[in-house]
Amino acid sequence: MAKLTNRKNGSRKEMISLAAARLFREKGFASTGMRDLAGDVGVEAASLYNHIRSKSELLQEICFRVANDFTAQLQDVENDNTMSSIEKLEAIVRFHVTMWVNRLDEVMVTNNESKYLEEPYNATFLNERRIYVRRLEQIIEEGITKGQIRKVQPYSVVLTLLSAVRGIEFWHRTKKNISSAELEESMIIHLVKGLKK
Amino acid sequence: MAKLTNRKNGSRKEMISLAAARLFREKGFASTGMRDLAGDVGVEAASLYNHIRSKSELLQEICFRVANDFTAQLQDVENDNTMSSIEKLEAIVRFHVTMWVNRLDEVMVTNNESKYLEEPYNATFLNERRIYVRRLEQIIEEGITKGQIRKVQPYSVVLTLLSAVRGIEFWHRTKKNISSAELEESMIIHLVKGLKK
DNA sequence: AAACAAAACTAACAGGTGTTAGTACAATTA
DNA sequence: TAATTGTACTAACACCTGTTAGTTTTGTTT
Repeated sequence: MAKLTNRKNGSRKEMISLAAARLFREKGFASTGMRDLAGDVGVEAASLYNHIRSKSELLQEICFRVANDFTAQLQDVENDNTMSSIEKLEAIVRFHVTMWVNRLDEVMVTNNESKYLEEPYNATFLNERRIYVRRLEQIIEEGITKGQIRKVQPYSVVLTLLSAVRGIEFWHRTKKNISSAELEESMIIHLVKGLKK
Repeated sequence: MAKLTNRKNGSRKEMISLAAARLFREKGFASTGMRDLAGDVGVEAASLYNHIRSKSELLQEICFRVANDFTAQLQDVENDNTMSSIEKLEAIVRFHVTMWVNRLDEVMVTNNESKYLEEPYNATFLNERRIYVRRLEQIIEEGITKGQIRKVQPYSVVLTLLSAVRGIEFWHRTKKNISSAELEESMIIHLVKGLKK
């Protein structure tokens, strides 16, 4: 009887997943062929199926891995009673910036390609996202109630925050004459500090 | 001799272009088949080629139509000497919001699918975008010099502004318990007013 | 060395892709 | 009415798609 996942199997599948994330980001999910992916991994297309079940499975794993990481961090922030609402928002935005800086491929695939998830995964994903947005709104509402945050439209602010960090995609593409730390501070000032009452 | 473009031809091609924009946004450029598009228009796939040259041409026309509209508005703002730098930024952000609210399909295709442009169109498009960003940075730099804008990283602010409005995509999808006017005001306050010195 | 499992290979499938050629009909113009 | 033009159609093309079956190679364990 073989171990269900030995070390080699794990790292090989991980390699495939990371290569898939990069290709899905660069060329899009639909335009990425299994032969493209196999070429990047250094193998024939059919060989991939010794490690994965399907192309769709690759997308599912990427999207939900990222979604879970965002949700887990939000949970941590919610549970921390030492932070003000503004500090909570700041921690969340900093986490988003970090994710966009360090895990661009996976995060962009999650943002741009999740529509190609098959049912019921697509519905589940959209629902999780809806809940995530709702929880962010609650942090803002609470901040307004406590007088820590200016009177704003929580929904609008959440949409703006979550989308603004997508600009980091372009920062990645250009010769970076601004460091990721500078970028993060600048975005925090622009997006969060202005909300402080 | 026939007119190069009579009324019927014009409106038919326009119909095709708008249907293409909607499909390209919903399903992505690569996943949209000519048979899908034909079905939406109410025609066989081959018949489309009486009106268009290729699938690529549809994408080109959408992307450059939108890009030109953005560039033209920026030109207008730059030429207006009555506005402060903050007012210029505000006018630009308002225009972006309006475009995202009223022409979602075309704007999203321009943002998300332009990577499928064939050369040399892709290179031209990226270059135009680079120049557009540069011109926005100059408005911010000028504002800082004149003491109208807080000391910020112009590049970071431009990325943030241009990306933040993408949140409007999600506003379109949800049952809108906030009007487009409220959304616009909220975004202006969040993104622009905070930059004022 | 023998046995076994992991992971590579080749070959092939059924269906989908954008596009072209050739043709038919319908409406407008001469 | 005859000619012309725009626009639809059917049929077909060469190629690409994700995936499966069956087989062989590789590497580790007994």
